[in-house]
Amino acid sequence: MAQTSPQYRYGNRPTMKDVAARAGVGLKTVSRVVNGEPGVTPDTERRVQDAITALGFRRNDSARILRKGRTASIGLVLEDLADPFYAPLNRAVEEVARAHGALLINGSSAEDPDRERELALAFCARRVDGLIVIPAGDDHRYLEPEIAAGIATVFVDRPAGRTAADVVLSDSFGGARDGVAHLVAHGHRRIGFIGDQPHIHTATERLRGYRAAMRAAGLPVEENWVSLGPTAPERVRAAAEAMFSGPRPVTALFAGNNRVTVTAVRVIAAAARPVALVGFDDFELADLLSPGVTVVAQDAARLGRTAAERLFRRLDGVVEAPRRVELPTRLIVRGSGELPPAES
Amino acid sequence: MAQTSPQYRYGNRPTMKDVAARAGVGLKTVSRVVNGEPGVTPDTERRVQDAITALGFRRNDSARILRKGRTASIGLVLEDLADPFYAPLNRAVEEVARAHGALLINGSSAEDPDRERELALAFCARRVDGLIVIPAGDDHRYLEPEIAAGIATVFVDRPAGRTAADVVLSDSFGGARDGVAHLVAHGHRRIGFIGDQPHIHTATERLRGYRAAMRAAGLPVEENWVSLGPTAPERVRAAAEAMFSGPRPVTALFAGNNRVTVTAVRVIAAAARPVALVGFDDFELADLLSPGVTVVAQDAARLGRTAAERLFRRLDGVVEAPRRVELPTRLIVRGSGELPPAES
DNA sequence: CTGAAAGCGCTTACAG
DNA sequence: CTGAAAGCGCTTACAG
Repeated sequence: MAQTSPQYRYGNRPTMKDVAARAGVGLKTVSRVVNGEPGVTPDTERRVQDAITALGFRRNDSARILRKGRTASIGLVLEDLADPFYAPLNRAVEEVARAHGALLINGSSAEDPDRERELALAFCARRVDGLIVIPAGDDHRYLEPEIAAGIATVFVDRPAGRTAADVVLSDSFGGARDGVAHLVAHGHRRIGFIGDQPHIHTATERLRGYRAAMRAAGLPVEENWVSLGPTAPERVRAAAEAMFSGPRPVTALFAGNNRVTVTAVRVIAAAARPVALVGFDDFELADLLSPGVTVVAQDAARLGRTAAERLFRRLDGVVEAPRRVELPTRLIVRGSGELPPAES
Repeated sequence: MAQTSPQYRYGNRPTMKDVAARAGVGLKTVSRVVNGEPGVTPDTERRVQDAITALGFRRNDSARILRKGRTASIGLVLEDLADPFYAPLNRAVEEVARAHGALLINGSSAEDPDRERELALAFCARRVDGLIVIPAGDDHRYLEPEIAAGIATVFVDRPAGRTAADVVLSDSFGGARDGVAHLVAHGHRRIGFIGDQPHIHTATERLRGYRAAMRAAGLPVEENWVSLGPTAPERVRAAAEAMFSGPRPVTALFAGNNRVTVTAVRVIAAAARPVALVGFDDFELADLLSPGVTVVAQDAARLGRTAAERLFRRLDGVVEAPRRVELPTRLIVRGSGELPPAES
């Protein structure tokens, strides 16, 4: 059945013109049949359908789009398509897009502002109707001409930089504050914080929540109890080991995100003394570890759904000022965050 | 800075014509500048650039594509954008596409053949240059006209149905056989198998591998030791509990995929007797559970990379017969698969 | 009920 | 070095 031949390649696909010629009708009649518009005799319609089947015609939506204006597609720039945290967000955006008859173009910024920009503008050049961006950079003025030209844009998970726009976030500050307060409530006074790089908004918000909880409890924060930086395992491991040793080791750790938590679990498992742990972000199997890992959970799917719904509201013509939506987090108690402070 | 006004929306974006008018040059000159073609005076070029900036012009790639033929985009139909197993595959495909200057459109079939078809054909209507499909259905003849018309197509993770096409797979049969043989080598004689639904190719291949290993060891397979079906936790739980009880309970279990493994771990943790476990597919934190979970690992990223590279080879004009590539799996020993049979 | 003409925003092929 | 005309494959607006 492999009827592929080099000369019958892209470019000589049958067009409506070909169908019209074969069916012996006008171009517009073919268009009517293809689009299910009324006003075509059953007999004419059949002739056109036959020609379509015989030729293997499929409407070129790119051409259609050029004429119609709307592309029925949206672009999603996320950090990493392979990151399990963003996967449900990705899927949620897809589902909303699908419900609105739109296709999804997506790509990974790899936490590189230039790559984020490149992707977002490539999507704009394809004239996506809307754009959802998980910011890597902190200056999004480059999107202002696009937004002004009508490409609806929503930022998610992190705020937009230097521009007014819709934003959907989790309450990083409140979540971290509550998580740290939980450790304090279980008797800890020396609590460490390991988070992502300081230029990432969620990292500094969570750190702010940590400091707020410590302050509220009247606890000091020693300099070496806080470490922000890349979430590569080596870096996190070194930071954790430093906090767990020395004259005044921490008895508990707050992990600023998923990747930090996972490495923290490994380091704690190998540590001389037990260390209590609360992590930001839930992850699969957190309940199966021993002890189960207590986490501050965000709802990534809801983040995606909310952002996409906001986007389509704009596409449906709702005009209102940019809004900032903050979704609550949830503390899930599983054991690691309820360990008492170890004797030092 | 929110200069968005309802009348200045999509449709009245500046075009090359507008730029040409403002710069006082011809259309083609603008095209030359935008595309970096030679033969433009520095002075003319500057005038055009100024007009572009002033107007906020961005080339409409949809129009460009219509004229040029190639869209520089590929479509990926996978099962679920939120599935952690496919996330690295997704990312790997993206990276290869990016290296070739192509954008990625993707979507989830949700294991529904109709939805797979709908997505794949929608991508074809957008005239993607190529298509990568993780099949949900088992009849892909619907793609033959598209393939014949020049849309390069590669199937990955599962074979195409009823049509000749490029396919990239993991060695499900061999992997399962080796995993079960590993359990046999550790003294097990009563081994259960829980897998995905029987219409899914990888599920039956893995079952075939299980049977082959049992046969090679001269071991019988009792009827209730095998269970194929949806991987929903309730179903897997019921199947596992049935195998773990009764007069001749299994002492070991082979889990046909990720989702089955995770549920199996939970059921085993709560079981009266220890049950050895080997799972198909690796997963994060498998080594942190106690015991660590021994798995047959596939390289999902390599699966995606291989498929995408094959696709772009075709797009680069290489003409050859459809090929089936089978990637090896790797047994990762972590503890759960080395438990001895429990006394019954 | 049907179709010819114009146009969406670009690029191609050609002429000056 | 520069640009006018034709065309990519559709849809829109209009006429018969």
